[in-house]
Amino acid sequence: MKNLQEYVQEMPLHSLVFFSLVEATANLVEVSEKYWKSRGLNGARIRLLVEIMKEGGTILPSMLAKRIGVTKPNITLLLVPLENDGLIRRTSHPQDGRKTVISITSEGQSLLLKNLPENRQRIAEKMNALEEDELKQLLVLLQKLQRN
Amino acid sequence: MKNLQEYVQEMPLHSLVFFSLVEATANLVEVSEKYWKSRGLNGARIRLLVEIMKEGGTILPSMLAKRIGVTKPNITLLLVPLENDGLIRRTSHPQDGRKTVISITSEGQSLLLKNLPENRQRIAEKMNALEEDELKQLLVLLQKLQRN
DNA sequence: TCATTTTAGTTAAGCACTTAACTAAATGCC
DNA sequence: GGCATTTAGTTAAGTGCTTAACTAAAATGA
Repeated sequence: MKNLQEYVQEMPLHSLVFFSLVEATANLVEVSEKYWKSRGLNGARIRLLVEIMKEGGTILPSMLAKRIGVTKPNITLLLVPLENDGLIRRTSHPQDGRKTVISITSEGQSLLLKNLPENRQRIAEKMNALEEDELKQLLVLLQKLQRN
Repeated sequence: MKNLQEYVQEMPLHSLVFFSLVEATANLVEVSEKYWKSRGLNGARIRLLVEIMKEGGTILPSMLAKRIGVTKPNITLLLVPLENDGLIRRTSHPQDGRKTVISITSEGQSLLLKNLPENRQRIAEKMNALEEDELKQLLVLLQKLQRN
């Protein structure tokens, strides 16, 4: 290594890819979060609703934690305001007293119906520098990157 | 739209790319953050040191905020422990009394020299599912995505 | 020239997450 | 059958960021 300043300025390919990933992702996430925020909503809570919906409308908190990739305490904290807003419902599990069954309400469902398409549209617009075949290439490369 | 459950399950290409980006980036960031944490360090503080070094060893906090992409108050909060650990030094600007000149100390520089190469190595290893030409393709696509 | 606006940085309050510690219920095992 | 262990969820404390409000210094402009 010649000197530290040159070392930090001349990044190797892996690092360039790393920082590009971080930056591109941050920009897209910002678009999405701003959309939800502008509607008094919150990306993390929406992901919970989507995940409940994917499961068919009911799910356990611990499963949500795995799917979303956050900790169990955080799931509790996310569910509280969702329940207060009437978007989900908690019922205790009939067989297993430790479990709580989370179900999405019809209000939760209509919130998704009303907002998800536009949110997807905003994200898609932010990606419009890439053609469809480039998006497909990118997806393949990202999925290959994940195999590790 | 047929029904909400199918809608959330069948994601369009843009959304697939979006979520792949988020996931892949999160995994790589986790590797990097764990590395710093295992050494009692912190990715955000390291980024500050690197950015000071890129500038040649001295920089203003407001410039740091722009480069790193965080708010000014956060820069203050990041600089405090760096100064307490003797990794940076604050001096008031000789001409402009509002400004504070941040300079990296020799301790700060040796910390980077000692740890940056291994950190880069860990990140590179996490990417080893991709060949060099694939990394180059990915970089090109990410840079094109950013043009927006 | 001196009052107003802008700029630089810090302090305060709040939000979204984490880890650690806890409660309660179910399971396992002799 | 009853004690120890595991599992599910919540509560508490702490971290790292944000926005809003503040202080002080410099620049602007009638």
